[in-house]
Amino acid sequence: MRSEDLDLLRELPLFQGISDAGFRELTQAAFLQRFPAQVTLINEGEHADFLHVVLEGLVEMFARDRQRESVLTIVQPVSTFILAAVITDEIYLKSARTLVASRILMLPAASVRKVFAEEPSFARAIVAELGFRYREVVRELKNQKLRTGAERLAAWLLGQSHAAGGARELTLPFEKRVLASLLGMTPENLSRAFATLAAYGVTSSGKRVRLDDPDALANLSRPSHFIDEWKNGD
Amino acid sequence: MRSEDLDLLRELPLFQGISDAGFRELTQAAFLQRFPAQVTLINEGEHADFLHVVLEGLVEMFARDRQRESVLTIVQPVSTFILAAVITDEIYLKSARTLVASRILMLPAASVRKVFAEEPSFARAIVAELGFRYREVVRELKNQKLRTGAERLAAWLLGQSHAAGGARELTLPFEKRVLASLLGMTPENLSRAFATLAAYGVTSSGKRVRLDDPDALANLSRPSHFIDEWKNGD
DNA sequence: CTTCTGATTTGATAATTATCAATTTTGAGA
DNA sequence: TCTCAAAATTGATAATTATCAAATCAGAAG
Repeated sequence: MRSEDLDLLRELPLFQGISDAGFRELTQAAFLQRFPAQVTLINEGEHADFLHVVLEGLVEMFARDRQRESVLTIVQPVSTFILAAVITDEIYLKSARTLVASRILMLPAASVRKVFAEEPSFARAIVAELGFRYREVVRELKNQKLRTGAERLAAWLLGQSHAAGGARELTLPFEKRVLASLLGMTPENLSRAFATLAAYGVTSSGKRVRLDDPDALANLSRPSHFIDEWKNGD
Repeated sequence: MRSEDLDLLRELPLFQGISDAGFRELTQAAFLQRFPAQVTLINEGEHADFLHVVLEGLVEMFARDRQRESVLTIVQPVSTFILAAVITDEIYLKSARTLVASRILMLPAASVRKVFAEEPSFARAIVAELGFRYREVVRELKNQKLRTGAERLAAWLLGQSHAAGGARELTLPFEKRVLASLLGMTPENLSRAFATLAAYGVTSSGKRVRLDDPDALANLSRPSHFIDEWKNGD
């Protein structure tokens, strides 16, 4: 494992407060793997044996129930995923699959729980992380229950634009069918939602999307501090 | 504050590991209030100043976006709510309102954060609680994204039945319009969902519901360990 | 550059869910 | 027990979303 990767890890808020000994404990039995796109890393229902960290690439977390499948979140570098399952020593509630070629660091769950039990600062960092993640899911649940498909798309586009420093031209980081599932709709529906948003200045060709009238979009979806995380700090 | 109430609190997993001093710190500035039904305790967007504990009664957590409103969870005694907002020192993402007359204990957020910073065992208990809650919301998000309305109702009824020791006769603990919103549908729709479930042995009159054919119901909604918390431990 | 598979779009239709309106029912309080 | 406002149901219709099928498009492999 390269020391730059360790540095990346060390810089995450989650790992900043740990002692060097604790950090070594966590990382000594860790291993790094490269995966091509479309590789399943985790199957929901399996016992949580590793805390995963995306160092590079893109991972989708999804769930299935009978025929249906839905993308729940997209994990970008550098961040961990399935911390809650690891720390509660439970099964995974989501499956994970690489969207593009990715470098994934895997920390043994037992080590994570050991350091968690021994180092109060790690426990506190985990609280901060879990608290934040909890709130993320609550926001997403509200997004799903309170907005229509087109509104969710509008809000998502505005969020992407915000993340890109207010850019009016975006490039979708993944396929539209993934976005559709993330937003809780079918690909056909997403296509029509884009058509609907044309009236609000949204034009798209392939993965390139232009937002010519962000105000109109905002008026449609009313981004809210209470739903859209990116609205904070404005 | 009655000492029995303190005992109730002390018995919650969240507070069990704390030192007596820490527990005193938490509870000295706490206060207990009785509220009639339909009183708003929290408005989303407000800063989280108290950790609330339902000692008696029933509280609904809900959120609004423009015209729409949706019930996100129902909090039963004895449990805390909005721990995540308190611990991250943030605004509430949900509003809270009593469904019936309730006794609510309010612990100052500052005390909670102080004891959290000082007592590793409390930090660890909070991790356990947040981890569990996080997983609850993930389950709910999956419930929403992967199931139809009628399926959600079926799964909910089976969950209630399970909680009542497998009883085939249930009494709804709150109004149907609340249940409708919790399940992510309109009251009209819930009414029709009940009609749909008649074919699966569900009969209801008022708040009384009978499940004559739980197997058929289960076949419809396929309760899953990965969505329905109550399926665990079977 | 071409080929070809899979993604996306479009069209037609069905299923699901929401809305609006009108009854009917229920349950709390007089 | 009676009254009455709110809750629940029912009916009619609209909006939203899903499904199926076909056509088009795009991007990776050769």
